[in-house]
Amino acid sequence: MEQQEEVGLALGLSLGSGHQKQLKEKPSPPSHPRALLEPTLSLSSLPAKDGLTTTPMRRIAAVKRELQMEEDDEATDRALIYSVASSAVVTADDDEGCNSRKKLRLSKEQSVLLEDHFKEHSTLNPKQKAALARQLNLRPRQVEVWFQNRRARTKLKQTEVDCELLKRCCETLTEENRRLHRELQQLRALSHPHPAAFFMPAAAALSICPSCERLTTGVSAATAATTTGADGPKAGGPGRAPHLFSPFTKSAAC
DNA sequence: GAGATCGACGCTGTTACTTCA
DNA sequence: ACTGAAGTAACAGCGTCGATC
Repeated sequence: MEQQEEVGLALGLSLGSGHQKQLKEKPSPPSHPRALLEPTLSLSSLPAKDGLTTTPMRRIAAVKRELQMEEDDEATDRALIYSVASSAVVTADDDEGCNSRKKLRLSKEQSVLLEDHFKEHSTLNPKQKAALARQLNLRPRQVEVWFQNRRARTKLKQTEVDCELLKRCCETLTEENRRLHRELQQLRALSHPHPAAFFMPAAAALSICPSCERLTTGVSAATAATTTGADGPKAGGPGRAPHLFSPFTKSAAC
């Protein structure tokens, strides 16, 4: 049940994820006083996460964005102090120069609240994000990341469900295919007495019964015809029209 | 009006860290 | 105590969209 809700969310997300959000909320213009800080941002001062090379522009953008969001959140200090909720493990880069990424573990309460919000909306506008961050005593960026990861997990789960469904569908079809092959072989065996039938193209000799939608051959049709007094085998050789199943008459198999 | 640029945002894939069996 | 797997926070890179020039 809960999973079904997630499925719905996931579908809604994949269809509706977008940028309507941007229409509602526009961030403050770059002329914001915070922009004055920009020249002071030296690349070397920006943390190169994971010890990997990071595009300088990206890093600048990330920091700018962070600062901007903190401004929205009226919690500018935290952006630089880099500390988080009292209930969570502090992730601060207190040990300067250490490239290792430290990770907090969200508290149960934080996770529950985030989940609750996610159930309502799988995406957040900047205001919601800021409010939620304030409420959880987290940085807006953390809330953003949590939602991003949560969406990814939802999608992954949905993919797994879909995959399982397709697998079962495939198994069913394979089984049906086997059954049809067996049926075909049986029918071919029945028509074997006529050597010419061996050379008869299957497509011409076989037909689908419209009533039961089963594969059938001229043999059964002929049998039916014989029993009903219609044209018998003598009316035509094997593989010829009188032997073929008539789609408008019920086969003997039915 | 068309095209270029920019900023914001979401998605995907990856990494690093934590927890647990 | 050690280890591998699973879970997940954090991040990089990319694509897209709307706004602006």
